[in-house]
Amino acid sequence: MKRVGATEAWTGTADCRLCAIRGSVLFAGLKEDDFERFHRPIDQSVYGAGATIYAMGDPATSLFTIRSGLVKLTQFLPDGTQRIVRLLRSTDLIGLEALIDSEYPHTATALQPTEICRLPVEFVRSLSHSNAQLFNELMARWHKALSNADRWITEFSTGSSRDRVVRLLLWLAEARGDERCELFSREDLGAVLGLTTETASRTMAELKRQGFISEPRVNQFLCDMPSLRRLLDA
Amino acid sequence: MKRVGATEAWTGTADCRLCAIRGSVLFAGLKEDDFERFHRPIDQSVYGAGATIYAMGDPATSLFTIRSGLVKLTQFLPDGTQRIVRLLRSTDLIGLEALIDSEYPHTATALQPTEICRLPVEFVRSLSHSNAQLFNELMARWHKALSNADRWITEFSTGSSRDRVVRLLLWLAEARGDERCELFSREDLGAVLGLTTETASRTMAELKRQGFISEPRVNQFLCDMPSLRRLLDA
DNA sequence: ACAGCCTATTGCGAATTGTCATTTCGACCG
DNA sequence: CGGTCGAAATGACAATTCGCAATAGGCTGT
Repeated sequence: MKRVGATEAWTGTADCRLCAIRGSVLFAGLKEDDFERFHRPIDQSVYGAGATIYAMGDPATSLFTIRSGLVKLTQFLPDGTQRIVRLLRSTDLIGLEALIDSEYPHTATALQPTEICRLPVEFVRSLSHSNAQLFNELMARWHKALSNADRWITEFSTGSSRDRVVRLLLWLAEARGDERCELFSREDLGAVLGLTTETASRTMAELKRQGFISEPRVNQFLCDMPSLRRLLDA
Repeated sequence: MKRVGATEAWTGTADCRLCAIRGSVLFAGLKEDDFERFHRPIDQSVYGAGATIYAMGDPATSLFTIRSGLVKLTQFLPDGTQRIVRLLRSTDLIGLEALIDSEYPHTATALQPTEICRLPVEFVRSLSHSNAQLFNELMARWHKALSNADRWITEFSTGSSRDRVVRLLLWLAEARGDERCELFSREDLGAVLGLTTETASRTMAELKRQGFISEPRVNQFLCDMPSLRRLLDA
């Protein structure tokens, strides 16, 4: 478990009106005078790889927008086994559950250096009552989270280890838009797919040997997308 | 695949104001004059075991409230494998996705005779804009669906076949409030847990032999809850 | 009662995955 | 440059699960 750089640092406050990714963010639909209603500015922070953004059971006080980086949400079973139930990156929203629950149901951990904006739950709640567009945006976020979860079940928790790995690689590459894959440890890979670390490692090594993927830099992979896709049919 | 009784029958229109389960249903928060705004009454239907309520890819025109019975939502992969991603029963809402998507992302099938109310998506959409309580209720429904999906991943898609079966039995019994389990075919059991039909069958048979469960009636099980729970620790 | 049909159960060998230990590799540090 | 540390890869063996086929059991209709 990597601990180096597992840090959090507050990096100032944000003026949402000037946000570089404003167009794709939860507050996309807000207008000038909506922003006027913020009594306090929005906090921004950077988390190092391995840092915990919030832990399962913590009082759920905020939602978070990911500006850059990669975050995992992990859930634990009583017997100690854990499973990564979501992977989130730029423009994604985490902690939606704070709108309903009083405690976070997952642990959120940065997998790469990650920039985040903190949105106090009361901000979002009160704005959503008065602003129909934010309301719709929220609904769309719930929907997206849910269809991702469904995908997690059918694609990442079903079939042979090789199929699962391949589906995840394709998903990561497609989400980026090219054939590259920012990846993480074999341990996390296993926790996403419901496999042991060793099986994850063996499967990746095997795919490398067969030439379906290469690893130009550590934990960055190049995928032969068409061939990988063909693997899933056979 | 059982086809007998795979029927649908319209059974009339409902007056929501007189609904027996109104207190726990999506429209719980509506007031008298909200109901006035319904230009058309709500349709009610009964589906026989095996009947399809909607299919993946169908135009998403309605949400459905389950009055009684049991419904599975199935998702398919390109290669033909399928996975049950949700099990729903009385007072649950299905087809929430219709509020966002133009097509249903799952196939909904009745596992038992099931009574359903059909709520046209436009009804719900327009009411939700004017009624804050309905809005909150919708949000709560999204939340519930999502936390169920998370549970599906960590409890029903992780660990040995025996652990998965036991967790599902406990979940079904706890949801009912006693130690009884209305169950379904071994094939569906496997599709919920990501196991083959044979493995599901073997595991159930083994639990029966060991005395953890008994089957007084077909597909109805009695669970020795404390012992089952103990199995999960070991 | 009997035939027909569907589902559950079981046996068995093959394939996959898990488990534990060891080795290799790469990054970092003194 | 050698030493150290953690992650990845691999070997060996055990346990689990799959896949296919055969059998048993239950329900329906005649």
